[in-house]
Amino acid sequence: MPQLSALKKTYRLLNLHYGLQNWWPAETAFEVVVGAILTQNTSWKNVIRALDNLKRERLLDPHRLFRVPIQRLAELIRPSGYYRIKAKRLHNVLEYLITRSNGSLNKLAHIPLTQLRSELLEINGVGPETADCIILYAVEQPSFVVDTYTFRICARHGWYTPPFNYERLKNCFESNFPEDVKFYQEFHALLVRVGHDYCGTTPQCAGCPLRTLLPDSGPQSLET
DNA sequence: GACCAGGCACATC
DNA sequence: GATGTGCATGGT
Repeated sequence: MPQLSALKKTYRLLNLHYGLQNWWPAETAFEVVVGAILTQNTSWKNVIRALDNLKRERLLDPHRLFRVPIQRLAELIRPSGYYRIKAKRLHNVLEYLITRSNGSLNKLAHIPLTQLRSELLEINGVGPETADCIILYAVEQPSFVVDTYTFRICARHGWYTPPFNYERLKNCFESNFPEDVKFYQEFHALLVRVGHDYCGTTPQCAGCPLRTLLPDSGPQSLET
């Protein structure tokens, strides 16, 4: 199974190069949820500015944040970009969280994983990546997160043939490793790290810890 | 000033 | 079901 060894090597090389990531950087599970919405197509630095505004106003609490008018919410999260649409999306998530579990992320862990994911995907503004971020980092259940970097890295190494399909790529990872929350978190964080450092729209392969995995005899698909 | 950043929904064909 | 477009700030 070449796909298994490629992914295992990837994890080993990244872990060796970067070490333990302990991502996601948040003080509470709820902060993870807010960050997951704010980081949509946005650099993390801008997300921090928006989160700082919410912290300063002591609003990083589901019930308190839900009571904030959407227009005010938009002003507070403005530095993260797309602020009007993100304010609505955040409000939608808050409404779900409060009606479903009275604002408790711990309680969401008792919902079967596939059902929880379906419910999150029904929320307007929550797509597959945001749903998986919430499940993996806030609810701490094993749902692998695929993002732009994951796709770019896999496509560039010839492990995955475009076009991009989220569920297909997610399945490549989940079917090759045991369900393990901590491992999923670390692997995803490492892929983001190396993607950020070396796999932008113009890739910088020099110095990349994964450069030894570049195909020299044609692409090898991750899918069987 | 141009380009980019850890998406998503919606319109159109 | 594939493809295009709007959403918007801040860094390089």
